[in-house]
Amino acid sequence: MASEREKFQKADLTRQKILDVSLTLFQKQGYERATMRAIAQAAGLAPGAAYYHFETKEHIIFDFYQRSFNDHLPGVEKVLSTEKDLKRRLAGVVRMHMEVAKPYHEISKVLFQTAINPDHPLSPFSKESGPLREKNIDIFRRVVEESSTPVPEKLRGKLPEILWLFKMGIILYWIYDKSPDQRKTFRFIEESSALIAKLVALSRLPGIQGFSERILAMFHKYKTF
Amino acid sequence: MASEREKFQKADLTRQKILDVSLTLFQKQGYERATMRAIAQAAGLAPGAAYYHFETKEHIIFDFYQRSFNDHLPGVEKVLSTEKDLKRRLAGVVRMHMEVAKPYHEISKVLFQTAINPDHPLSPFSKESGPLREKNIDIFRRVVEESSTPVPEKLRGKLPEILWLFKMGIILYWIYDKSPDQRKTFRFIEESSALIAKLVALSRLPGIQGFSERILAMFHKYKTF
DNA sequence: GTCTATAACCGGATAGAC
DNA sequence: GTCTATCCGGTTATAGAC
Repeated sequence: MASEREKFQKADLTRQKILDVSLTLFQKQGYERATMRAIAQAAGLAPGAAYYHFETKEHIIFDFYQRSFNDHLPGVEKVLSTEKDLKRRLAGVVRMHMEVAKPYHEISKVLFQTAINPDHPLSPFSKESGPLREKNIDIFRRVVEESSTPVPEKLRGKLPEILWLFKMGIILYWIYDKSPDQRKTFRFIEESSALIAKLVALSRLPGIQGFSERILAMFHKYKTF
Repeated sequence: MASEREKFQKADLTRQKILDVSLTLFQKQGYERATMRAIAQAAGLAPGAAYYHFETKEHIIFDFYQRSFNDHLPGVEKVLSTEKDLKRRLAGVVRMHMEVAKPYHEISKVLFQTAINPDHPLSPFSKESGPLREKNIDIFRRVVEESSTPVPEKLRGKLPEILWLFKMGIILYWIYDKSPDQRKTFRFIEESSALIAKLVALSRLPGIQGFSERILAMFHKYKTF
């Protein structure tokens, strides 16, 4: 049993090692120029052995993605426990994710090249991504439910999914953001979150209610996840 | 001179031939399984020769993209000359593009894998794509300017760019659309165009004007093209 | 059952002759 | 403009060590 545990640990350590050297090589040379042969060698492995731990080169990147999700959870908890205002809760959780993802900004461009293909398992809308997507949506469920901002009953159910889609949009913007340290993205998160919170608050007004429900109906009708 | 013209024509014909067999092979086997060797052979060429005509395999797809833009222009002219209502003009020109792009739906997934990378010349936001992007925005300029729907002065200038971005969003949706013949996308175009036209019309109302200007300012501040 | 090494395959891309 | 030969890097098959 002890040996099993040791072996398990060893595989885990090797995996970690590959991840570490990959990140270094990707950041030093870019994704394409960092060959699997070089990664394996830097990790002290034969090329083929690396494939025992990662199905494909792209799967290495996917691990960064999951890692960044896990890494941002403590920040999320902090935001959700201290902020009550919808705008601040929304902006807070989204900002938190972008902050931990900073080291992966360059690499993310490549990840998204893969993820944008709807047929690929790594697509955020794919079946395989379902569990991670649900965990993400759950965060927005908490953003909405425990918020001090009153949310109209009709909006309550769908809002978390809409906010998740909003975050997907932010990530897309972030990918394209060429400003230093992606500062534009962070300002954009603040302003657009404020706008969304305001729209949510106003959605009950008689003149606007019709629109609100129309958009909600469209969202339900055309969403593909 | 005659021989030069002949050679020009020959190159042109060869290029066309490659394009034709590629489309067939892509549709029959998918992009990845259609190897350059197979494409070259089907076109009656050696593998290396194909690379004289196309820089990379992906560049073959880019030609479909440009072709679909050119192919949809007649339809655009028709829409712009017959429709006056903003909703119908907007929905019309967008629908037209999606209709001519139908044969390329599968292939487009691969094209977008490349185009989504902001550093890639094929990205719709890149410098290299500038001319094609401008041509596209010009279409929306005409959609707005000759429309019977009154457009507030403050909105007039930026609206074409906003509508172009709207079309980018539709294309993204289209890529993910798994419904038969992408029917969902076409319905979505109608409904969202109607919504946009309504919002434009309402944007002058005192209560809404503030929001309208706020969104406009955000667009100007955060747009990256 | 867990892990690693060697050798080979495959397909995109290039060099250089004609 | 086209060919042949070759490179290069992701990936796989296989065998076997621990």
